Amino acid sequence: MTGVWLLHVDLDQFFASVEVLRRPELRGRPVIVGGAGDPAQARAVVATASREAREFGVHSGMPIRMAARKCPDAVFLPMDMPAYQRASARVMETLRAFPVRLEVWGLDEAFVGGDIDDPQRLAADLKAAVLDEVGLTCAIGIGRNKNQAKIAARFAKKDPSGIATLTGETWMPVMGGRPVGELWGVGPKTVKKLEELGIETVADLAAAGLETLAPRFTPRAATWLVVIARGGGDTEVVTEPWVARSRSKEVTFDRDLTERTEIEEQVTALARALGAEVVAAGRRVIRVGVKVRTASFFTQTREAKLRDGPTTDPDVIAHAALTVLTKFELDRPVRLLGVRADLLVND
DNA sequence: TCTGGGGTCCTAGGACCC
DNA sequence: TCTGGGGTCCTAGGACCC
Repeated sequence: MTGVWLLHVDLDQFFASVEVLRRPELRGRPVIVGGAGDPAQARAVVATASREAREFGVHSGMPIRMAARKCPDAVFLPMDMPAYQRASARVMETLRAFPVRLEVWGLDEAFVGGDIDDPQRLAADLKAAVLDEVGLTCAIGIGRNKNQAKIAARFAKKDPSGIATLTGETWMPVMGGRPVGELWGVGPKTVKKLEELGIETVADLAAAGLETLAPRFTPRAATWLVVIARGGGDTEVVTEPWVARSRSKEVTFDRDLTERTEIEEQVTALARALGAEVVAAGRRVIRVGVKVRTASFFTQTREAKLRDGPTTDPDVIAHAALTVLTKFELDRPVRLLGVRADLLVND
């Protein structure tokens, strides 16, 4: 089984694990990271729950207050992104020391690829190195492409070894009978549309002709769906660092905003903070967008290209955000405000 | 217990130009 | 006066992921 393999490395309960790492007294306890770290905080959700907290039914995306009811004895902690970034960098450095190609895929994930003789052995070595050098555990999925590796990593999470493999030979026996929603990139909306076409399982989708999918999907989307259902996927490992296309800041307020001046102040503050980060990252802004979510959860975005070209000036960004803000009615209580900057790529 | 924050990519319609 | 297509840019929203 030698040849080109892809491994998907997925760190376990990343934020919670990093917290435990620097506070060993938390080991073995349910740890819940999210929001301000206050179990009574409204309008905040769980970012990561430790394995112990998950046993109480707590999971990512759950409102913090519900988590607090399910697991009142948990340790609640606020997010500390700089700490997670540092831990992530150490993990990636550890992986990069192996003779493989590495594609960093977010803070807690990476693809490893190359001409690999024994992928299971490599996976075990990678896991051991990450544990020895950083103190974190991970699951590793092995496949012939990113799709297979990514899905295999899910099985790896449930396996005591923390390693699982999917290939062209095992894909359909393993995945064929499973619901299409288990595919990577197929969410609830797509599941519904496929159901309307009588397609429920991965095998159904793999066998579907493009003409079957045509009523609900563009040719491009249909083609891609069939490819992933058959276990196909991208094999390219991009080692160059990712260049962000955009950067944004948004905040959900504890209490809704009703005063226009208050809304303008908040948008200005978000835009300036965002501008400072963008400049610190050495990037230039070409477009500014604003997001408004009302108390009823109705969400709209408005945006505008900067007429005078790319900028690094926080004043220009803030002014642009306020101009975009005038495109909104703002006649309802505002729950969330966000500002997004699209960045000049290739500069 | 109402539903976070930070991203990416795709699509579709209208404007505008040739 | 009416009528083509094609191409690109811009904007808004949808869908998905972690």
